[in-house]
Amino acid sequence: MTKLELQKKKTRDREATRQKLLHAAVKVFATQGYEGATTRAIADEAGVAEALIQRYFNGKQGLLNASLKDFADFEKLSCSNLPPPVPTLDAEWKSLLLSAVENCAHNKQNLNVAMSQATFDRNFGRSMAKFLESNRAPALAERLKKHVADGSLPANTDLEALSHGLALTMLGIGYLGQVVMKLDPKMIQRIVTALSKAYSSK
Amino acid sequence: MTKLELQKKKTRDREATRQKLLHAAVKVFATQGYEGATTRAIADEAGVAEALIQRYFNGKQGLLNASLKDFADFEKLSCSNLPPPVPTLDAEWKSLLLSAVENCAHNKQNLNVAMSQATFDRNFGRSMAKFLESNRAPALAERLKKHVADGSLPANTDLEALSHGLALTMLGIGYLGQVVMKLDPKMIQRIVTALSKAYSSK
Amino acid sequence: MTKLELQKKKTRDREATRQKLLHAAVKVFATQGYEGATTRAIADEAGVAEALIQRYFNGKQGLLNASLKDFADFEKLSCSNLPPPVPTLDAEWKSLLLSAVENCAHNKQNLNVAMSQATFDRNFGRSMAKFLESNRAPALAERLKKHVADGSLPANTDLEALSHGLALTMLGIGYLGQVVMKLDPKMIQRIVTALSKAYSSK
Amino acid sequence: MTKLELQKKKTRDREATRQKLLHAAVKVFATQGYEGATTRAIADEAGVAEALIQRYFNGKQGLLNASLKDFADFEKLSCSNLPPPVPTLDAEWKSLLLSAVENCAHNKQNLNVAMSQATFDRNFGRSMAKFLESNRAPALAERLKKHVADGSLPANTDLEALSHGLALTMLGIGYLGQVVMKLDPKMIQRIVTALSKAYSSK
DNA sequence: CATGAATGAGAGTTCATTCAT
DNA sequence: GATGAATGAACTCTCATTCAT
Repeated sequence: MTKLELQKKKTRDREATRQKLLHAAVKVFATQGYEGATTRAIADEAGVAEALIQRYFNGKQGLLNASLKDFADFEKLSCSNLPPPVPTLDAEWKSLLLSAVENCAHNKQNLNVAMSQATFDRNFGRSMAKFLESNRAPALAERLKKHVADGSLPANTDLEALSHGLALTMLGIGYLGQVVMKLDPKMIQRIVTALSKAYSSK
Repeated sequence: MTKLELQKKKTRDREATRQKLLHAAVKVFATQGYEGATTRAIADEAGVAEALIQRYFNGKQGLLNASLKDFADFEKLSCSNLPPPVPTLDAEWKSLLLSAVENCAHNKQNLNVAMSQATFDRNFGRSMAKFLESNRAPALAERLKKHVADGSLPANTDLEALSHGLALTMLGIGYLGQVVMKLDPKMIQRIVTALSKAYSSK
Repeated sequence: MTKLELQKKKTRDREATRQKLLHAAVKVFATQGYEGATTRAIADEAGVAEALIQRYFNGKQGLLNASLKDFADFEKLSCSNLPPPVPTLDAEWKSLLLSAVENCAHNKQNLNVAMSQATFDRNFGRSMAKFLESNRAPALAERLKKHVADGSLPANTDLEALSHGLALTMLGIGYLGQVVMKLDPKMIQRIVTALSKAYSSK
Repeated sequence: MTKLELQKKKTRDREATRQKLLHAAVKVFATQGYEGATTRAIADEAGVAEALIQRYFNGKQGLLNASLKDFADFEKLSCSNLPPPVPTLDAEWKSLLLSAVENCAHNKQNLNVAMSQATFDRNFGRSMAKFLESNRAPALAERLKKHVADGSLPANTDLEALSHGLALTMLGIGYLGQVVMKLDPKMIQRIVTALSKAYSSK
C-alpha cells in the first residue's frame, strides 16, 4: 500500500470529511430544497456528526454558500468546455443544445440548488444573470460569429441578444425539460433536432 | 335583512377570507418558498388568524395544493388564449414568445410556486410535463401546422417535438430569463426578436 | 362562584401564565444561575410549555431582564419602606440592620439573580452602584442625620460615606452572611446586636 | 543534557501547562461564571489544547475545584497576614477594613469564582461559612480582644459575633462595594474612614 | 504526550397545529 | 365562527468530552 493510499484511508481526515459533507449537502439541498433540508439529514447522508457542519462550514447557510460556489465553478468550466465548432449553423445549434443537455444532466443537483436559490434570493438571481451576460453569452456569441460571416445568419444579426436567447433555450431544454419535467430522453433528442432543423429551413 | 340574505353574506365572507388567505399564500410561497414560508407570515399577510389556515385549507399543505390548483387553472386558460395567428413563421414565433413573456410576467408568483414544487416533488414535475405534452404543445403545434403547409417549415418537420421545443423556449425566456434572472426588459425584447429572426434566416 | 373567581380559573390566561413563568424563572435562575438554568427547567417549574418563554418574554434573556426588573422594583420599594425612626443611634443602627436581614431573607431569590448578574455583567454592577448612590444611601443618610444633630455622631461626619458603608454592611450581613453562607439565624441576630452596640460604645 | 535533567524539564513543562490552564480558568470563570465559561475559551486563554483540561484536571469540574482550592489557600494565608496591630479601636477597625479592601482587590478573580460558587452550591456556601467561623472570625477576635481589655469595647462584648460582623463588613465593602459594584476607590476610602470614625464617636 | 478531528447530548428557539374561549 | 393561548416536535447550533494520530 502506497503512502498515498494510506493517506486516503485515514479516519480523521479534515478535507475528506469536508468533501463528504459538501457532496451530501448538494444532494439533500437538491432534493429537499434549502429550507426543507435538515442538517441532520445532511450529516446522516454524509455519515458524519451533525456538529461538523458548524466546524467546517460555519453552519447550514455556509454549507449552502459552499454548494453554490461549487456550482459557479462548474458553470465557469462549462463555458470554456464548449463542444468543438462545426461548419453549418444547424449543426452548431444542435451541438450546443446537446452539450447543454449533457451538462445539465451531469450537474442536475447543483442546478436544482442554484435555480432554487435564484428563485428566492433576489441577489443570487441577479448574479446568475451577470454570469450569463459576462461569460456564457459571450462564449456562445464567439461561436455564432462565423455563421454571420458566412451568411448563414443575416449581417445585421443582434449577436448579443441571440446568444442570450440560445443560452436560455439551452436551460429551457436541459434544465426545465430534462431535469425538472423529466421528459423522456428520446423526446429531448427529438426536440433538439427539431429546433436545430427549424433554423436551417428555407 | 332576511335570514337568507344573512346566509349569503356569511358565505360571501367565508369565501372572501378564503381568497385573502389564498392570495397571501401564493405571495408568500412565491417569495419564500414552501418550506421557507411560515403560516404566521401568510396569516399576517392575509390579515386573519393563523388558525383559519387549518379551518379553510386543512393546513399548510392544503394551502399549497390550492395554490397549485390556481396555477393549473391559469395555465389551462393561457393555452386557449394564445395570440391571434399571423401569416409568416418568424412573426408567429415572435408573437408566441412575446405572449409567453407577457404571461410569465403576469403570473410570476404562481410560476415560482409551481416551478419550485416541480423541482422538489417528482410527481408534480411529471404532471407539469403531462400538461406540456397534452395541452400546451398540441396548442402550439396547431399554430405551426400552417407554416409546414406553406413551406416555411420542411414537410418532414417533427411538429410534436418542435412545439415542445417552442414551449420550453417560451419558459426559458419568460420564466428563467425574465422572472428568475430579472434580465432587463429591453434585453428580453431583443432576445425575442433575435431568436425569431434567426428562424427565418435563409 | 363570582365572576372574578371564574376569571382566576381560566386555563388560558395570558397574564397568569406570564406570572407563572416569571416566578419559575426567578426561582430557577436563583438556584442554578442564568447560564446553568435551562428554559426547559423553567417551563417545567412553571408547568407550561417551553415555547411560551419566547412568546411572552422574547427568549431566555428577556426572562432574565424581566426578573431583574422585578428585583429593581422590590429594591425601590424597600427604600421607602424603612423601619420607623428610633431615638438612639445604636437602636437605629440595629433596626436598620434587622430590616435588611428581613428584606434579604424575603427577597433572597431575586438577590441571588441580581448579584450574580452584577458579578458577570459590568453594566448591571454599575447600575446597582448607581441605585445605591442615588436611592439607598440617601434614604439611609436621611435617617442618620438627626444623630449628627443630637451629637451621637460627630458634627463633621461624612454622612454620604457613612450611609454607603451602612448599606454595604446591610448587604454583607443580610446577603452574604445570611443568604450565601447561611449562617445560623441566631448568629445573625448576635452579629447585628454586637455591631450595633459597638457603635455606641464609649 | 542528562536524562534526569530532561525529566525535570518535562515535569516543569507539565507543571507550567497545568498552571497556565489554572490561571486561565480562574480568569474565565471569574468573568463568565462557571456555566458561562467554555473549555474552549479557557484553553484559548491558556494557549493550549482543549483536551489537556481532561488530562490535567479531569474535566471542567475538576478545573473549578482546583480554582476553588487556590482561593481557599489564599484565604487561609490572608488570615495569618493581617496588618500589624494598632493601639486604638478606630485605627484598628480602619486598618482591618483597608487590608480587606486591598485583599479583595488583589484576589478579585478568585473571589468572583468562589462567591458565585457559594451562591449556587449549598455545600460550598456552608464551607465558606465554616471557614469564617473557624479561621477568619477567630483571627479578628484575637485582634479585638485588647480593645475590650482597655475598655474601648464594653466588657460584655460578644466578641465572637462582633468579629463575624467585622468579617462580613469587610466583604461587604471589599467585595460587594469594590469588586461587584465597582464603586469609586475614593468613595471606598471615605466609607472605610466614616465607618471607623463612627466606632469611636462618643 | 499533545493535538485537533469527531462525537452525542442537550441547549434555545421556531413553527404548524390544537383547543378553550 | 374566529381568536389567540398553548403545545410538542423538530430545528440549528453549542459544548464538554473522547479518541485516532
